Amino acid sequence: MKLDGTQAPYDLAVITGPTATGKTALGVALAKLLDGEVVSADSMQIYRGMDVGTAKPTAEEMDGVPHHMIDAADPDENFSAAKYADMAAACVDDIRARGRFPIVVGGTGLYIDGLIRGTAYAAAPSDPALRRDIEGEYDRLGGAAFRAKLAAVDPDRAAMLHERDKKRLVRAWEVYQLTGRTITWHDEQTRLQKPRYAAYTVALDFVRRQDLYDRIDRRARAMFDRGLVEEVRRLLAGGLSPGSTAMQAIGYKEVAAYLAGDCGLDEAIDQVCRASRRYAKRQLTWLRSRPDVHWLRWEKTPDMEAARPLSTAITGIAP
RNA sequence: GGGGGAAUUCCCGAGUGGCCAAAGGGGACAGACUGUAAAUCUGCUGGCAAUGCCUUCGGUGGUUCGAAUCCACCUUCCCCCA
Repeated sequence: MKLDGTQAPYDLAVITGPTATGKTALGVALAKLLDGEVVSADSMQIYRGMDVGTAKPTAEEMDGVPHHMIDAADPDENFSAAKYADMAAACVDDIRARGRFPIVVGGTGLYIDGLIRGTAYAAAPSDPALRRDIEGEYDRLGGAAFRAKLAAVDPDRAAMLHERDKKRLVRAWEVYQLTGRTITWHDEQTRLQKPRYAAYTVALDFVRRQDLYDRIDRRARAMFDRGLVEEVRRLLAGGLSPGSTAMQAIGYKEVAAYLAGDCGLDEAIDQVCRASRRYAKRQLTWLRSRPDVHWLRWEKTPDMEAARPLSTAITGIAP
């Protein structure tokens, strides 16, 4: 069926959920029913050359459905949630302008949030030199004292951060230095505005946690059979820094450690499985706190027949 | 057959008479999250009607006011000599 974007009750659909729950397949199935296009919301599939370890959809899996925000950045690029939100919003707007329906598919909750809500990010990209200075100060002062310092200008933010949460404490101070406004102030700007898009959000999961974990383990192991080690070797040989954001990806950092001789292959495989399970757990925690999420829990395995009732729910029209 | 060593809470592993429901680590579970987010950070982990009570440190029985800690026997595992 053809869905005119201007008539639909929703601006777009979101298919999210923890890793290995069938988001990609369901996204494609839904796109076919709604004459849609997929906008990926995945912080690692965005990087070129990282295919096996990110379970990036193949041309076959995409099955003719256009996908955006995949291979949109180089692995050595300093990507961010703010950049994503800007770029993805442009994709969504373009898709809608062409009369097609955008389907956001991915597991990076923060990216999805930024896109849908139109987060008012501080107009202050991180400045590497300043960042280093602030980090140095955090280390010198110690977490408690640094947090106290932040509390003097942004008590709300300081109150919600643990003194050991260096990353957020440093960023909060950085935003204040760069913009003269607190990160709490920026938060409020976001809260005051209405969301950028009306989204119908579906979160995928399994009825039983163990089924999810079994699937994750199987998929992680399969990545090694498909050449994950070679892929990491290639990226590293191409000059990608082991400290880059891209190399923090699950599957990549563990294999990099193996290639550096820090652990055996079997150990690396186990680590990848475990890290993936924990990641899934964190994704679930994130999703559970979101309002307006329609959960779809698989009894045993993902079933693409689910796309049909879903498209009805989204359009209000039987397909 | 003889000699020596070990058995601890989900796992590894401290603990050698009271301060032990038992260090520490792992895992699991739970939470947070506004420009690194597949990242980062936090909490929790015997049970309960819970400022206390009950069950737990291979098993059984002792010693003692009191035992995971001492003794005896039993079971299993490991090492050495045959």
